[in-house]
Amino acid sequence: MREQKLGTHDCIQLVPIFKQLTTVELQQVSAIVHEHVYEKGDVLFNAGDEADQLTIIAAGQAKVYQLAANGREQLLYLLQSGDFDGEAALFNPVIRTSYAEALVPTQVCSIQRSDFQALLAEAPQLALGILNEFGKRISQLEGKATSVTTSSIGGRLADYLVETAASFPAQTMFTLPLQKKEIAVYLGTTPETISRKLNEFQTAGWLKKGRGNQIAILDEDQLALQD
Amino acid sequence: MREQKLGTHDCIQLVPIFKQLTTVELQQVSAIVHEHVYEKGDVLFNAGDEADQLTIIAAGQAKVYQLAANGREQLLYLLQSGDFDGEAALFNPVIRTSYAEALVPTQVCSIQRSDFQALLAEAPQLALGILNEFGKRISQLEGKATSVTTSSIGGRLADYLVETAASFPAQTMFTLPLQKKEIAVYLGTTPETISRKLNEFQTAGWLKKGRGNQIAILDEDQLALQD
DNA sequence: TTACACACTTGATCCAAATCAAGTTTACTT
DNA sequence: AAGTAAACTTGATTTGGATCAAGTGTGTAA
Repeated sequence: MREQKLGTHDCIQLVPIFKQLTTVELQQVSAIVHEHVYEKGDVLFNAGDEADQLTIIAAGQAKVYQLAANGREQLLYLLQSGDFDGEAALFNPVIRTSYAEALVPTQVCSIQRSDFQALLAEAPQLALGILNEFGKRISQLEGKATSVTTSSIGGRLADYLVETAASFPAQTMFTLPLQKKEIAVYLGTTPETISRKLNEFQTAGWLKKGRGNQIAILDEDQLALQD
Repeated sequence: MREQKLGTHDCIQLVPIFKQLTTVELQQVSAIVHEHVYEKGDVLFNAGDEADQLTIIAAGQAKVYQLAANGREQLLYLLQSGDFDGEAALFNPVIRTSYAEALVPTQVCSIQRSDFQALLAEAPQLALGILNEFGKRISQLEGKATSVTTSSIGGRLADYLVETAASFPAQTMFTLPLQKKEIAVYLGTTPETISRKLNEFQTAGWLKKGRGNQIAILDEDQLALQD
């Protein structure tokens, strides 16, 4: 379950780049992890900051926004337990172009670049697993860039719903983790359009809306087919 | 200059992930490079293939397309001398979701995964430079995903023009390296729209169109401001 | 140089989604 | 439980760009 609190070890193992560590390596990494708790609304990091650490969400939720040149902002990720951000910072200093804010009280584990580099010098085989994971992330982002220019809003919303629903039992009602306004920003559209599309999907019998921000996916296959 | 033919050493050094190699390391990498020449229209690799090598363009040009679920295709990159693709394949087997085609006779250098892995085992410090480069690529892609959902077509075209013009002297006429149709696909729009937007920009006095596919940027700052 | 195919342009129309403008619900505060 | 502010929905209108349909260039090959 994504809601529960994670220990340092669990925390590290959830980060894909650390998934394949041996017990010994895991110990080594644990030794350089710091923990910190943020309150709701706290800023984990700001655009313009120099990033010098990897941040792992141990418990809670945080939103990561990217600022576009024209001042508009784009929700990049919704981070939950086990998600992480800033892994690029472990390898070289980068200036952040995004900022993150805690949605609820949130506990994070973090690893400083300097500590990590020292560790890497001692245990170079660590790097291989990380390289693997980076490769995957790149493919994923290429896919996203493609879908944004080739799919309609309806299609992207359908994808988002199916993806989000994946962490809940099939066919059951669940609460969307984001408000309509935020889903809208994430998908590059408006709350009104989200509202209308959800109605269309409900009329088509593909999902059912409940009170609050709850929905149940009834026909995942049809949704996924949405172009 | 991007048009000239590159030797094996030059070729490798142009790949960002190999930029910081020492002379000795460079020798090591050179030893595992293969060369190959493709004719215009030849396919360098196909969607569905299992990628098992890094491909570097030594001379020529190739287009890389991504196929979307609905059958539409999206031009991902235009590769020129020194550009490369498939670096993820060096770390683990991936099934390609894109395909690449030579635009003109094109010479490539390639490195097989197995060879590279063997080398990495011998010289683990190689991995650090690569990790760096991956981090940069990820930021770049995140930026692209953002711009696509937050900017208008006009803005994206303006960005594309400014970026493309950067490799030519300021204010001079140059030939666009892609046809309108291809620029259109790349930006997720249509040739008609590209045509109209270029006219708008010309009327605004920001650029000047010449015969063929030539243009000259007159006011880069205004173009860059386009939302 | 003429012919032909292809790229490009221009105009007319159409459509998905944004925007604008009220309502209505929901959830939070006291 | 009432009051309030925010989130959401619904409707009317507008609009950026796609699509469709002719044209007009442009480069190439005989």
